[in-house]
Amino acid sequence: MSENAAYDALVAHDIKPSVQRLAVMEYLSAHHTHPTADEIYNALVGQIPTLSKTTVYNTLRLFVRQGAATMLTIDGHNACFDGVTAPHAHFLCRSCGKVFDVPAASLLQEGLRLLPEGFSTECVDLYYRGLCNQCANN
Amino acid sequence: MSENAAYDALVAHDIKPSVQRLAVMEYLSAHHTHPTADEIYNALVGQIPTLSKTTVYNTLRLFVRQGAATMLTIDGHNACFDGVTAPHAHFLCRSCGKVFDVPAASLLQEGLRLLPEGFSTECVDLYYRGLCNQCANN
DNA sequence: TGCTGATTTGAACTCGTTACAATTTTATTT
DNA sequence: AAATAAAATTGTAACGAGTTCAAATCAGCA
Repeated sequence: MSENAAYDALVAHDIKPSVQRLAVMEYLSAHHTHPTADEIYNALVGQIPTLSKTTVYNTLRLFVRQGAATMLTIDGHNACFDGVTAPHAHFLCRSCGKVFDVPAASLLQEGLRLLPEGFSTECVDLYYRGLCNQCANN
Repeated sequence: MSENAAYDALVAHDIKPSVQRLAVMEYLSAHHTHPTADEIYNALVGQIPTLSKTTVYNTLRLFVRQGAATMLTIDGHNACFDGVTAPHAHFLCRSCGKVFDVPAASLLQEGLRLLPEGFSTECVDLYYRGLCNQCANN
């Protein structure tokens, strides 16, 4: 058993590890802030000076395709990414812009029964938008 | 009582009617296909030759701000719009690209109870992605 | 060491969307 | 009805997230 959770996550999803891919996965594992590709790039370019923004985009696309990460379109302007692939919902605060996790596994499970006959669902996203508890009090 | 549902929808949401705004609202009322701004422009420029794409974008933004329409970020690449403001979910087929309505009013209502204390929600979006019944059978 | 394929890189590019100033239309006042 | 003010529309230019692509680099292996 490896001591590196990020390494394990890559291998578990049939992704050949590399310095860049490990760095991106480690960032997603350590920061549950739903970062954008740009935020990830800016966070990692310090430790990997040759890092290219294209690599970050390619890596994230690969992660999503392999099921190692999730892409959120809650923002509408920037895609952001989540390393937690267990089902849960998200809340976007329109004031501070932060994305929060919301436990909703059972609700998402229920929702699958509402689909018309013959529709096969591959992913479900539940997005809330409004004001978070910090921004609501000011 | 007016005979024009689009006109009524605008007035009901404090939107001053104009030729362009009426045309956009009429299109949304007549076509529940969740069109993009570009699709709406292309559909209307025939009957309003001077129509500007900027006007379509401005109009849709106004509609959303006033609650007369909803913007969907289900695609991640193109925003699309829905003239039906009653709560329901959406299904995006990754093969044909169509967006389908899914009845989920009660589920969305339930979901509001899952939010942490102090969070105030202004809108909830439930997005399914997968294969529609047409595309699944081929 | 040399070869082959996968990965990374950066520059150029695409395209949805917005900013902005000018023009046109609509409403209001005299 | 003419003049004035306010609002809406238009087109161009610009922005920026994300992608394409060819060249360079790296990893695995004979």
